[in-house]
Amino acid sequence: MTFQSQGAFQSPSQRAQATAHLAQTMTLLGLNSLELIQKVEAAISENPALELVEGRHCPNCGRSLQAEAVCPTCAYKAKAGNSDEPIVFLNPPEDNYAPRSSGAQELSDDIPTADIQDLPAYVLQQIASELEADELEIAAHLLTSLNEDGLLTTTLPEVARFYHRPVSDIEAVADLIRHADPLGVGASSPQEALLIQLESLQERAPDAELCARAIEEGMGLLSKHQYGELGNLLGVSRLVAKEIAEFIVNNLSPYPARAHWGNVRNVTAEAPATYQRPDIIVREQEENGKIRLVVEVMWPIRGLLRINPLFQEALQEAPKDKAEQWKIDLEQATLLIKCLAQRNHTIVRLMQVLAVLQKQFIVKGDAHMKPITRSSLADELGVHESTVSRAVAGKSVQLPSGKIVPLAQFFDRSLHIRTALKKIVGNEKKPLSDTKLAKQLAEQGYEIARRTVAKYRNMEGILPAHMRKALAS
DNA sequence: CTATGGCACGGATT
DNA sequence: AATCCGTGCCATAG
Repeated sequence: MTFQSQGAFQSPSQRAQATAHLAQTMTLLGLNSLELIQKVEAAISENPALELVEGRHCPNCGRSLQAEAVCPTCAYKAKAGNSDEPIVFLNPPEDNYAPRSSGAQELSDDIPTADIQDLPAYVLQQIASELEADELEIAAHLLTSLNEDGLLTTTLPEVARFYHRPVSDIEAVADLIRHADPLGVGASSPQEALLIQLESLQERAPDAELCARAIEEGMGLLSKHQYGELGNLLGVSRLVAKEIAEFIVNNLSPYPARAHWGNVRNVTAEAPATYQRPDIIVREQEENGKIRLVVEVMWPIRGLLRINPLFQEALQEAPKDKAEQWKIDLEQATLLIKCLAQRNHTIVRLMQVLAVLQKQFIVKGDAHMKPITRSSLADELGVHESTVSRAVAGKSVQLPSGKIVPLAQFFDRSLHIRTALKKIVGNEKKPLSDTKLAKQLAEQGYEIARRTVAKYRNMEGILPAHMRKALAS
């Protein structure tokens, strides 16, 4: 923030603008790409001063790029740099994923689209026998309006109107679909999908009632792993909340299509599905023997967002009654664009440093996680720690392995120990008690209390020693 | 008596 | 200022 240093020189309106800038940058920073898309789309439709045109943003700094010109300030940076340094860039809009329902586009190489297209047929086949001819048509209609996540893109009343039939008829069909495999397809929201899946797992759930409430009321907290808050909301302890959240995350999938067709990888492994699409993608790239990381930060805007020059012209001869409002619009538009640029800049720089620090973790896996704190990263970047907090909050990263994890996990202080713990338990001959586990860990350099071993064990879903014994025999 | 889970405290982190 | 996390102490189960 270059402008705030000479506050004394600013006029009140400039000062007001500066604080507005700050405030908006902060909120934008805290948004993930999905939320940002919504925010920007809303701004475009509400603010006549903004326009979206063909064009690109500089993949490095996010600034507007006219035509095919290369950003003069930072183009060389993207090319140069030694091979140890990761390449970080904003991904070009045309590679970006479509916002929601507009045309199923391939989200990532890991998820085969061919299979997704088969999904409707697969489901229809299961339920066909239970349907009348006219219901079949409805089912087909519903199934073809699924998005790549397996969620419905239309609403039931809409379909009902289309066929001139009562909503309850449509509902009956939808219900069949939702209870077919994969469980929850055709739900109209992630929450609904989760609830349907929960229903069938009731006996296994620690507390079905609480799970349901967590899904209904605490979805946001759930995906952000804010167990404490979730606990408050549900009126239970943090630990119980965590247990609930973990059960949900481990056993249910908010995107039914993907649970089934997509990331089948390690469903049982830690942190399986995050509840968002990745905001950042990290890939590996071979470069004369060395592995170089390529970090792709999602840029939510398709095309170039800029001030509409026509609007600016019109402002000159604006009618008296409109002039004031138009001026405000223009200011806000400029502000938004500036703030967006700053948001990107911050995130790109953040990832640059983070990718270097956690390279081992990214490439080799959980065991090589370094415990980094947000504040240490903050002063490395020269920003306030709350800035880092905001930048990290609510965002998710797709690792080279294809796993999607919350960005916050890069700051997990105990993941490496937990991984070591899992390894010990995995190799143990006889079930070891927590005390013994603590000793083993100490030998590996991880000095933690026996009580803490128990907690980690819990976090990883490892049963206590005596129960493991029962299981072994 | 040993192994664990619950609760709560204090220091660190955000 | 609010929240998270590791730990110690105590109760309970086996």
